[in-house]
Amino acid sequence: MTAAEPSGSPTMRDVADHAHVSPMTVSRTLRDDPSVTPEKRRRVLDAVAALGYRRNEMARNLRLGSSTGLLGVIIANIANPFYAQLALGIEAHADKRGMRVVFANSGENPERERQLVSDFAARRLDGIIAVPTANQHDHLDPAALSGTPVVLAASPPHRINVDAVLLDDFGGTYEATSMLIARGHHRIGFLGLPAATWTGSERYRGYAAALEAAGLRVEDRYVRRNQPDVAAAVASATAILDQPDPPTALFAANNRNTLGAYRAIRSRAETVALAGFDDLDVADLLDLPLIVVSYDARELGRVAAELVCEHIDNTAPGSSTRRIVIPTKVIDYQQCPS
Amino acid sequence: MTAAEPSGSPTMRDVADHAHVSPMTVSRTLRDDPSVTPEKRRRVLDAVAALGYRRNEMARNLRLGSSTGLLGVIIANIANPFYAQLALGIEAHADKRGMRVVFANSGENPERERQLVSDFAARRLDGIIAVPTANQHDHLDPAALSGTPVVLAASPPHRINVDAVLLDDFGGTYEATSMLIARGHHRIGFLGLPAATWTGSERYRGYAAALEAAGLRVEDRYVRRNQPDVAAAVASATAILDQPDPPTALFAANNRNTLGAYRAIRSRAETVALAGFDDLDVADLLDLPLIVVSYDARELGRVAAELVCEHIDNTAPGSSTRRIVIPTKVIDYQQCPS
DNA sequence: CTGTTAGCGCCTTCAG
DNA sequence: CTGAAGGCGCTAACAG
Repeated sequence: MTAAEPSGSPTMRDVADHAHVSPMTVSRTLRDDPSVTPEKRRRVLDAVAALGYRRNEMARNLRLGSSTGLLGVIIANIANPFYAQLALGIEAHADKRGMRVVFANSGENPERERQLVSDFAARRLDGIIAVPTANQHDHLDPAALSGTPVVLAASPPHRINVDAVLLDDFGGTYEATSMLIARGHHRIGFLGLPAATWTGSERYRGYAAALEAAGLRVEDRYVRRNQPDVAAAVASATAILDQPDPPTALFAANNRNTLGAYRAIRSRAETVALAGFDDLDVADLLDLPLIVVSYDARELGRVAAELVCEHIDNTAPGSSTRRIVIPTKVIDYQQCPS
Repeated sequence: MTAAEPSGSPTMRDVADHAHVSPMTVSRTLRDDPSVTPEKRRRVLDAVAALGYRRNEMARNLRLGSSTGLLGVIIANIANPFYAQLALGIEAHADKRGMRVVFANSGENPERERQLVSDFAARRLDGIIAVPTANQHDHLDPAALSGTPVVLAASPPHRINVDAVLLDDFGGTYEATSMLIARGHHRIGFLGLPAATWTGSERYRGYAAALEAAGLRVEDRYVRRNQPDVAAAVASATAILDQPDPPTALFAANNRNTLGAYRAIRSRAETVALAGFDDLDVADLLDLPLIVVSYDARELGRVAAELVCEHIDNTAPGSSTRRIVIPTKVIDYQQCPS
């Protein structure tokens, strides 16, 4: 018998030696090349089993040119249900193609996002899907990333030439706000997102447009646009409602704000109507009526993965900067009987 | 000037040519080797900038021996808040070390889990953290994975020699069930998980032990142990409560079952007490009192990442099969005033 | 201080 | 049908 196998992973050479063939025959066998004698083929497969050999895909990819079979995803926080669904959709599509997904949290930190993108490019991931945190997208330009394809999710590209999958932020917000107005609310508060973000400005636009369409005016004192977490959303909602002549309804620009607003409203005597962007999976369990702007976050992820894969395959239309919009749907959760 | 740059990523050779030095000087410069003349160093850095060069980390890792800087994580479904928190904890720790995380969903399918593990090993990921779906762990044995370190989360290893991070499934369930008993409930239903899983059997054990300690008997007709989703949990809860002489309280073995039980209870006239494993982030918003077994899923992830990294660094104690238990805490959400 | 040689693990090309 | 040579991009080890 030969000496003890090396402690590291066995290599193709080890298998070849064990099977008394050349490494090439091993390579061919592992690729199901029909031009290998059944006899040798068997010997190789036996050696593979005996040694617990596993082809080094990274080395293989190096030789084959590129393609690590890895898709990079940069999101704010995987624990946010929206991003979790997005991730699910991406993973499902990648999986169909035998690709794996590298997830990284940017924590809404632009500098960190920049580092991650750079890291992904250095690792030669086949493509990148990002939910950009800020409005500066230079670091996401494929031209600056050795040509790594990029697709943006939930935000259109700013001065770079990449595809994007978007939500109907404006339309969804407009519709939900209009519904509040139709129910007789003339003073409607707004818990928004930072104005510097696409999502933040679009949802605000939808809110403002709905008010204006009804002949109402936006009152700045009813608007707060910077609640980074649920606690801050509670505080902002409370502050808005504590004013003289307070709003009779609130629109919350995302799930965190909706939960915060809900908590704030719940602890008060007066009834305040509530609508918000992002569905909640427990929306029907709450004891206040709630209107939500719902959409298929998983589909958003699926489409983003599809687009980036088209670029990876060079199937994508040349210079096009596609923008696909995932529709939103307003759902009215009536108060359940207690 | 030289001819047009190759369309693919520029290589170290390209940079060397551009800067009129050898590839080694480029290599050294990029590694901040002090033994490079400031002059040449500058020339190299200029060329890097001009060409938009980025060192190929995969090729580098190949040459350096191993270490892809990638950590593999296999979980059932990233959209489940428990796994999302776990993922967050892992990602946070990996990130500190400059490592990236490859997430894959097993969908609770053992065959799929096996494929993913094999895929991770073939890609030479530095380590694997898995929440195993079934009780068969042979495919997770590092010995069969070219030595790739493995750490299990939420389930102890079965016949393989790896570290694990666990929850106090038994203790938490015992305590919460005992609390229901102390409140006068003598007939308590149980919505469980498949008995074949560690979590499923331990939580059942905790439930049964609490009943027995109080001189009560487990009634099989109050027990259902296979609800794969919320809808099934609603159905099982309803079935249990629709019997003659029904339970006055339910224990739900995880978040899905708790939500299902909640929905079922809510639609009935009689009051039924509810306790469940896994905290819900909206627990305090519900309009029924709820007891939950809470724990820090993020910490669980952090510790798992820590353990696997110790193996990657060869810092881990030799043959030890460590089992670290994350404590649970029972929280009593009283009914909020409507 | 810098460049040459050699090779990580694998695969394409081209002879046998 | 099989093997030998060469190289993917990078870097230790060794000359100069």
